Amino acid sequence: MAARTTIEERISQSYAGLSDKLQVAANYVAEHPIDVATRSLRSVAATSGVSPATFSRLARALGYDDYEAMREDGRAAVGRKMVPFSKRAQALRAEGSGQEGLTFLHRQAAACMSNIEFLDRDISNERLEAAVNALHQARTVLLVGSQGSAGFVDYFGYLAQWFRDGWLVASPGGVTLAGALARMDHRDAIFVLSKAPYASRSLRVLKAAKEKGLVTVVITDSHASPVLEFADHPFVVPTESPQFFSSYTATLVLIETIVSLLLARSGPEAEDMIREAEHQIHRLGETWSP
Amino acid sequence: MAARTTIEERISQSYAGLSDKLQVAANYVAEHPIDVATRSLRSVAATSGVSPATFSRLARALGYDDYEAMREDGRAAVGRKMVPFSKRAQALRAEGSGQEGLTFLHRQAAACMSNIEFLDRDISNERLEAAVNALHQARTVLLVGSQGSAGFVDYFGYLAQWFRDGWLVASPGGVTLAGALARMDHRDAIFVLSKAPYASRSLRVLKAAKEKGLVTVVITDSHASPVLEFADHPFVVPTESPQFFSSYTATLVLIETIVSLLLARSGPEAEDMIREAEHQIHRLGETWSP
DNA sequence: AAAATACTGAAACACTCGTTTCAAACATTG
DNA sequence: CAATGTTTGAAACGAGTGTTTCAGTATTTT
Repeated sequence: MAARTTIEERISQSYAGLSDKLQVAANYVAEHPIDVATRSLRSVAATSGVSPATFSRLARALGYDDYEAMREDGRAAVGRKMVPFSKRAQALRAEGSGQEGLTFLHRQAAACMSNIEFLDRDISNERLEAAVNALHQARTVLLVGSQGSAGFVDYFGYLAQWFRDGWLVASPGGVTLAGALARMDHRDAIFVLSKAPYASRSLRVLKAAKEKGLVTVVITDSHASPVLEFADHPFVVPTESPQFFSSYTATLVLIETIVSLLLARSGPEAEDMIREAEHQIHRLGETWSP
Repeated sequence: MAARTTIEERISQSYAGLSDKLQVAANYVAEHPIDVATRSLRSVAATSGVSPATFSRLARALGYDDYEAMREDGRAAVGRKMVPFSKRAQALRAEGSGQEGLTFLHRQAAACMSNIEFLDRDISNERLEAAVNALHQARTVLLVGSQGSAGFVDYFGYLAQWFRDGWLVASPGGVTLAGALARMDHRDAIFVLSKAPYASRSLRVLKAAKEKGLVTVVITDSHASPVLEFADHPFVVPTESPQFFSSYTATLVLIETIVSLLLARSGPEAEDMIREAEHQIHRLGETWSP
């Protein structure tokens, strides 16, 4: 069987080599796949503002024999995409019993979605709000994560840095823990992300912080986790995975949600700040585009 | 907006009053809504074995002005069934901050699951296998990610380090890019994670790597991304989020899947290696065990 | 059983479709 | 700055579209 190629994939492959108008047309195709599968070339051309000829040429530029061949791919994609959620439940059940025909990606995806579903169900509104308030009101927040968790703590810090001062990431290359902790007290908070195998460093820092009266927010992966003992705001996150190493996906969802809640509390000017900053970076980045 | 009437509803209402052939045609329409929305009347007629005239009459019998009017309803139905979350997310983005907390988590969870689903559906197995093979066979692999992507690249490198030699993370605190790149050639590979706003550093490194003949594996967030031009193995990952900053969840699923595929290729001794290493960490006191 | 009525598909129709040609506008090169 | 090659949309073209007519068939009514 020939390899399946979606329109999106083909666009991605040849986008850089396309001319101006062909890129405009490709954008439209990528953003309105239903219209392409469904409407006539001429009406797509009319609503997108590009001439019919260009769309005809686009199909050829993407390696199709025909515009019709491209549309046929679109039809197939629509057919595939129309039965999503019933299939998901099916996949999750299949994973429980036997998992022969499923690909790695499929199994991983199913497991992650299941984790996210449990996360959404098991974490109460009050708990989440309380933790977010604690972080929001803290003068400074120390972010701690070792080994596999380090990258996610970095990401948390990266996001927070856009709209908050006083967040420190305690990474190997970052601030020294002892020094930072020495100047902190009950007005400050500490956020610890710790998963099995639990790094002793994180545990020691958390314990010290707790003894100094900091507010502690903790994400971990098990009810038996040693860090829970020192957590004012504990979150136990599901990490099931078909592989032997655990998945951080649900953790990431929780972190992203916490960030958006913090952002909501920071008011609209925080969003503006970020938009502006991103826009600036974007404009600089565009100068390197071919 | 006017009251919604789906084709299916209209068919069930007037089915009894339809003639033999019209019922056959109606059956086909009910069972193949995508074909109706997507293909021409004549081709639908041909594959269903009913004459074109009958379908024209069916539309009228169901109360439509036109066959085209019926098809328009079909298009709308397909559109509704295909984009369940992105539309909802869009709507939620507009509304102000009322009920926060749980709804935030719920929305984020929903969007992430949707993203993962799209990821699973849109990435073909062949493509994924090809990329994994490239990474597996490479002598060394350079991992590059800036800004928000840095943490995830770290995580990738952290996981790989357990069962592979020669993976370098090009982080600020890691190896210097120029130095690493100088000793690399076509036997090596580079992995770049780059999302909007695309860091110029990643683009420059990727371009240089491509020119030196390295195999390039790229994950990005849009078909218009400038990094795609230099990608031997490109992956465009959905990043929809109810918040204004994009979500890395689907990206993480893809990375974790790649790791597990690499692990599968490394054979069972790789898993043993990890178990042993973990055990060593325990004994060194770097971790705490219950 | 005959007449009236309803149903159906082949064929003809006007129209729209996707493609191709061509000349103008544009960018690139020497 | 001219020469060259690209890119683009308007227009022309034939193929294919949806509709309607019409004659033949089936069904119902008288």
